[in-house]
Amino acid sequence: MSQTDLDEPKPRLGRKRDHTRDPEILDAALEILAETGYDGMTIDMVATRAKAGKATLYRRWSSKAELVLDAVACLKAGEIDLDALPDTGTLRGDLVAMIKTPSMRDAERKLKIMAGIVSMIARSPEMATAAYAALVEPRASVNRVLFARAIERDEIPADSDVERLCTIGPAMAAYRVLMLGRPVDREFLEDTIDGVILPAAGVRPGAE
Amino acid sequence: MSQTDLDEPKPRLGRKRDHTRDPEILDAALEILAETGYDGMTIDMVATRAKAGKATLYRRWSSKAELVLDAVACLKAGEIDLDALPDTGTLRGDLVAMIKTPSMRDAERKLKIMAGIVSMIARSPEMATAAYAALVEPRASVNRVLFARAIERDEIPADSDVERLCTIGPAMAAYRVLMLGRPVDREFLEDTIDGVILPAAGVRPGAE
DNA sequence: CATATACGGAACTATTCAGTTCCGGATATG
DNA sequence: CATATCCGGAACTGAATAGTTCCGTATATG
Repeated sequence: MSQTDLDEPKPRLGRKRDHTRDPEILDAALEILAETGYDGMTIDMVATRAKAGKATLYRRWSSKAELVLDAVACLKAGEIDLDALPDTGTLRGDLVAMIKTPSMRDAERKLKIMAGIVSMIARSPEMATAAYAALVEPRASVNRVLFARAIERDEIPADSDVERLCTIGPAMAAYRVLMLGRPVDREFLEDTIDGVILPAAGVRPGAE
Repeated sequence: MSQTDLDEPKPRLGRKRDHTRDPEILDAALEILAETGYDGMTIDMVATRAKAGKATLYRRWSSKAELVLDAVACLKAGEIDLDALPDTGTLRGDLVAMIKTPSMRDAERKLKIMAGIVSMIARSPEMATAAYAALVEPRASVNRVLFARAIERDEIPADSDVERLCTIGPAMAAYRVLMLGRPVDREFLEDTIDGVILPAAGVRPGAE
């Protein structure tokens, strides 16, 4: 979705290309979204932050809603290669390795973006779909791989409810940021792994 | 906060009382909040829903923000008596008994109200405080009592991180409703108790 | 029955902001 | 150097809505 559309056989004369500013604009939109939420955000704010004109935004997106939808959808772009995940040999090792990953690093930002659009999700199915695909599903699929490996390794029971296990981490992190207003730091994440996720997975406390 | 202020020594002549309509209005505000979120909600909507005039609302609250703040704060009113919680003799029994409680019944409504104000929480410390006091803390304190009993009973280790255990249930429920858009039904709650909370608390699976 | 009081409802004002239009300037192409 | 194309910016329009004012009515009190 979005980005410099590479159709148009011959852009003959003129300036550089089409819509070169898209990334900056979408990024500005995400920043404002995280800071003030969907309703608090104005098109002027986004334009100013991206050092663009409001007209430029409307040349590319037909409405505020579409801009935000596109911005959220583009978060999915930097998706993780599921085949290149850390493989340490233990479930705990894999989970701990994940929290040092850059995609985890900006977890807090993503959660704030989520906070900015939750109220919209109930009203707009498109937004619900986009948010799910960009913010919820990628995280779950990473975890799915990790737990699947642990099952192959006989580290956890083969009949584990992987879907449930996958949601524990995201749920605890989201609650921490959105409801408690506390940071998702390394200590919290490790405590959650050792104190909640691994016990729920059936890994014995001492069994490293 | 709010409700019929009972000062004024002698309301001599006139109608019945002061601000009799407060409860209906606050309730209407909460309904609209849950349905459309803070920004989607208009004062006219609330007035209409409560069959009141807009002027009546502004006679009592000086702004939309104060009305919502008061409405959220009043949720705390129907707080639970911590000494009258179900006491079944086991942690699992207590937790399961809690999900049949009326205060748990409207958990989903409360979560939707929360969704309606999350984006505000970041912008307004007052709202953050009110939401915490009305929606987060009451639930946590119920759980605290249950886990404290389990420790007294030697059912779970005395050095358990009760604060962490208290947040698991609310976190899983919030994620379920707000992010996944799925219902918090009895099955989900029981699965969460058996599959996440009890293992995290260190209760052995079979040990009923 | 008389009256002070609060309420419901409608009409009004002011502001904010989504979306539009227009123009001067930058820039790559030929 | 000429020109087609896109961009930034500012000015504008229109709709929605927060907040205000006013009035007719219902009602409890005396």
